[in-house]
Amino acid sequence: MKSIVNNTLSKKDYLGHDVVRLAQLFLGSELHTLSNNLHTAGRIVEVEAYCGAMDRACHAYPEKRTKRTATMYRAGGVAYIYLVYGMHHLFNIVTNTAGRADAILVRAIEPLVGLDIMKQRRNLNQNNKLLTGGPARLSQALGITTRDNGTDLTGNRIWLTKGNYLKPDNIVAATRIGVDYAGEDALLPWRFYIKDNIYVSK
DNA sequence: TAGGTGATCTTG
DNA sequence: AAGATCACCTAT
Repeated sequence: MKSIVNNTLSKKDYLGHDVVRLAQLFLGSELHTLSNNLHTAGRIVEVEAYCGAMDRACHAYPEKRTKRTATMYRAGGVAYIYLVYGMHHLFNIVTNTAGRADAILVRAIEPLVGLDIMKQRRNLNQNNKLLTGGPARLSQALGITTRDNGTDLTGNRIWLTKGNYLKPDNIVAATRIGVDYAGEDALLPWRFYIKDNIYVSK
């Protein structure tokens, strides 16, 4: 747990003006939740960067302020969670200083803690990529919903811990999934994943 | 490959 | 006020 391991990320670890670079640093980190007093966690293996100022794929482009995007404009270190297709809860890490809307979508984790709880929440009896490979799947496995939108990631409900250093050779850059509406920005290589990890979506 | 599902944003 | 859209998943 957090208090024992004592390598929980602090506010400064979430802050940066280059969300594309930051996204890669979160690969290998552990994402933990405590939901209904149940502890679950997984290692982040796939992420995507979104930038409100210059990226058509971002909900907050071009610096658009709506009720939904308000969370992204907060100072880094909070969760941005939204519902898509009427049923899927997607978890993002807000990363810039207040007033700049950047976020990192976590697309896949490798299960580490609370496997039985995750299986139960996902209604599965196998540990394979269907358990936590995919942004909506991992949210469901970790018990994350839009209720948690705005949650402080240095608290004790959702938190991250440092990962081991990853060699650049083990990080793959690719185009983001499901952002065809973004025109040319859909071609940006802002999706990153750990090479050969079986939980990576797609 | 098609259909489900409802919040969000635009008037497409 | 209504309609289009959607950072996806599951079962055919």
